Amino acid sequence: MPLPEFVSIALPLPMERLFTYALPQDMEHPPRPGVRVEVLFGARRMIGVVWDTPPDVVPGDVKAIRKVLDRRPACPASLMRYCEWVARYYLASIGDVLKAALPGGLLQPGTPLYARTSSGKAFLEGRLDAQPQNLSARERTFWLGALQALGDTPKPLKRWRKDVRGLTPERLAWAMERGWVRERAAKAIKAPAKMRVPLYVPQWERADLDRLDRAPRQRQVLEFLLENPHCPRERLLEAIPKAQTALKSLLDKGAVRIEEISRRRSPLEAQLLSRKIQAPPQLNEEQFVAAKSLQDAVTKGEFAPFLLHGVTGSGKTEVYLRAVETCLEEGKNALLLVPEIGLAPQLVSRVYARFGKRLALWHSGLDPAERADEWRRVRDGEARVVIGARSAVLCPLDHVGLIVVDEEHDSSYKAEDGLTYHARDCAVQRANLTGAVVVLGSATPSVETFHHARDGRYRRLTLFSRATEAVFPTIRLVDLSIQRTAKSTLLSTELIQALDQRLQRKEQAILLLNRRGFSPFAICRACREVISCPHCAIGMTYHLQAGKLVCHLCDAHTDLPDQCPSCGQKALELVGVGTQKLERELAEYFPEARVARLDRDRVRAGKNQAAVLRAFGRGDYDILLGTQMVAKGHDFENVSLVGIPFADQGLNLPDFRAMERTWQLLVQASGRAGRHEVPGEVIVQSWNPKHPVFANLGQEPDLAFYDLETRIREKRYPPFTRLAAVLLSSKDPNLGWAEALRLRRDLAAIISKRDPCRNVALLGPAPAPIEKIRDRWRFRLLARAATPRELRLFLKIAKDSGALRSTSSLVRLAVDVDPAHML
DNA sequence: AGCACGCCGACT
DNA sequence: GTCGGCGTGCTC
Repeated sequence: MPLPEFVSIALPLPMERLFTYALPQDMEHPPRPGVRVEVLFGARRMIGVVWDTPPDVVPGDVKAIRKVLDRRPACPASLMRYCEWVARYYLASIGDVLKAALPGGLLQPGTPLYARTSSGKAFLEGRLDAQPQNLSARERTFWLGALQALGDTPKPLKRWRKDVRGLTPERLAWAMERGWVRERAAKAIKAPAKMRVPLYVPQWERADLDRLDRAPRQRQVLEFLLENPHCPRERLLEAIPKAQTALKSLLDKGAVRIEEISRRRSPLEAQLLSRKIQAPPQLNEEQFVAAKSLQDAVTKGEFAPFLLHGVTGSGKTEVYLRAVETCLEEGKNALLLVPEIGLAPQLVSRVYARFGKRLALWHSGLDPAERADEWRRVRDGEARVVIGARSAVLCPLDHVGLIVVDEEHDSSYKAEDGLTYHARDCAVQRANLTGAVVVLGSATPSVETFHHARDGRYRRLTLFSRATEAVFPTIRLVDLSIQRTAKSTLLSTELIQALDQRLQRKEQAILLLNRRGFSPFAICRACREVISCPHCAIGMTYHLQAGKLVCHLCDAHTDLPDQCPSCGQKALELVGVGTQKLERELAEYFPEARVARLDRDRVRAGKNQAAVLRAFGRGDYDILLGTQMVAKGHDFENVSLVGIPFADQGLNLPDFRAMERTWQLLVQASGRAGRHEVPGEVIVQSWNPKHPVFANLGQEPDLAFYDLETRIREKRYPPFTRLAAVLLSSKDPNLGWAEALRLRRDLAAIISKRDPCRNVALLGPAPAPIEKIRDRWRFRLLARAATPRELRLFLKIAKDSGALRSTSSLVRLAVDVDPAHML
């Protein structure tokens, strides 16, 4: 078979089409499909992926591939098909999908540097032998300036262009040919970080502990190491205060040895080697049945979607892991998606304990080198199990037999930046394409997933009792509107008493307040104006440590003015409660309590959330207070109280999923209480306790909730209809609105003309609920269809007609298929 | 998306 | 006069 002369290449551009490039004939290894290549695209160098659909027509003007970058495909054939599906479904280009799938850097060519050569310098200095014969005066002047500007240090083209106008590709090519300018090799991709991590390994036995009876701290350290061998330094110092000297003595005695691992070898090892490896827990009856169903399906090796509906504390993880084991035994690989890996260290370490080096970790927290390394291990088949956040659904794992989506209801599965995809939905489709089993697990399944399980599209497996002996916590609803006697505005008498009780009993409590900062509003008592962000249509939140008003959308901050900016009166008042205010209130009521706060501000300030959670788990704190971060999936033995001071929060957002999200948060938070021997109690404070969202709190599973949602959503909202949202934004509100009207007109025309689109409804355009973000005014138009098929057809026709492209470069237009947020 | 071109208005 | 905003068109 003759080698192809031309190939199609997918480039990381928001354009649907592939581009044709020629293969140089002398090429030693002609690039196979899926391999990355470097090409010139217009004036720029780009990295693209050879696609396996050959060009049907070869255009006249074809460039040659400059360099083949891989020997093994960066995008295996099965992943190609899947990328195509993702691109089609979300109206994106293959390039957009590749950008989301490949670790950053793999699609970015290093920027080459341009340097002046000696002959360039000779020309500049006016040496006669360096003067070209037929150079126009104009060109001469240009190059004198350009070479002067380039200077002696090599520069990237962009920097050079800044100083020199009119540096066209032609001129550059001419000068390179002439030998005045040389292109220096691009800076190589950053070498992987090769941090050495010291691990401490106990050399003595438990019996030797007696030899340390006069050194309690050393004894404590050694004891800890016996429990947690291979412990990284940070972990040890964190667990035992002032351990340094004790550790040094132990090292001198030879009781402990240092072992070093390279950080690069696996990001997991440094974090997790110290974890105690526990024997897999026994399955109870329900877990056994669920695991068996999954294992049978995995063995069968066909596409099969499951909902694993397991109440909080029911032991879903163990069921997943059994299925993963079976999958590996079948010779296939498994993909485990978790909402945010930073929030699931317990899960990660458990999986690591089980699968060791066969596991790869995939999430945004890895540094670029680690990322690239893990990516390579997955692509090369070294890793058999991948645990990762949403983008892992696009990882190059081959022979996937099982995909698990843990906490499938979690909204972090929906990507909003760049390619807007939903990893849970993509997981189902990936399983479908590869003939794999997919398990969507949650204590609070999304209304969508539950609906699919109910109508038989997904098989439903249930775990309705807790895995341990633990009983479900009791729930107390406190009506804030009749709480007149309370001294505190945030904490009801009930909650104060309950907290007091836990402190006395040396038990722990979690308080959930899903709002960071001190006060969400700075309001003027005189004119009732709220201080808003100058760039966004939203009030600014007062933050204590900075002493500033901060915009939670764009991070703009200003000092708190002492007069109202609109009426000038000195009547500003801070209203509403954030985590910082709650923290202060707690300090006032319980000065002796050790309180840990966990929210995004804390995490940003360098606090490692995993470390905070570990410390709380160890008992270093009495109360953990924070935003939704504290509600997700943690398992703390000693927590017997969960308090939600403001449960109505978020309930009235203009979003049809507001109630669903609130409910999920309440149930998940409640599920943190009383998971082991100590029975749990949950105190939910509300201004509107009659709201149906609270009706069945404390009953797990709360199936009535889904009936309620069904009644509300039927015929209007997903999952009973399908939506696509078009978001338009512009610095000029009039321009944005005009474009929105244009869009409505064009889409309406399609609906009336094209028969298969007749039942699609358009809603809007309307200003988005948050009208302005970062100085851009936002407008939204919704398209609603009865079925996914109808919606896709409509979107395809609309896309092909060009209606979904903005007609003005000043208006950005983005389509969000199956939008998760309505704001 | 970028990037070049080409067109207009307002400033050293 | 020319700088820079922005519309338009193109990229194998």
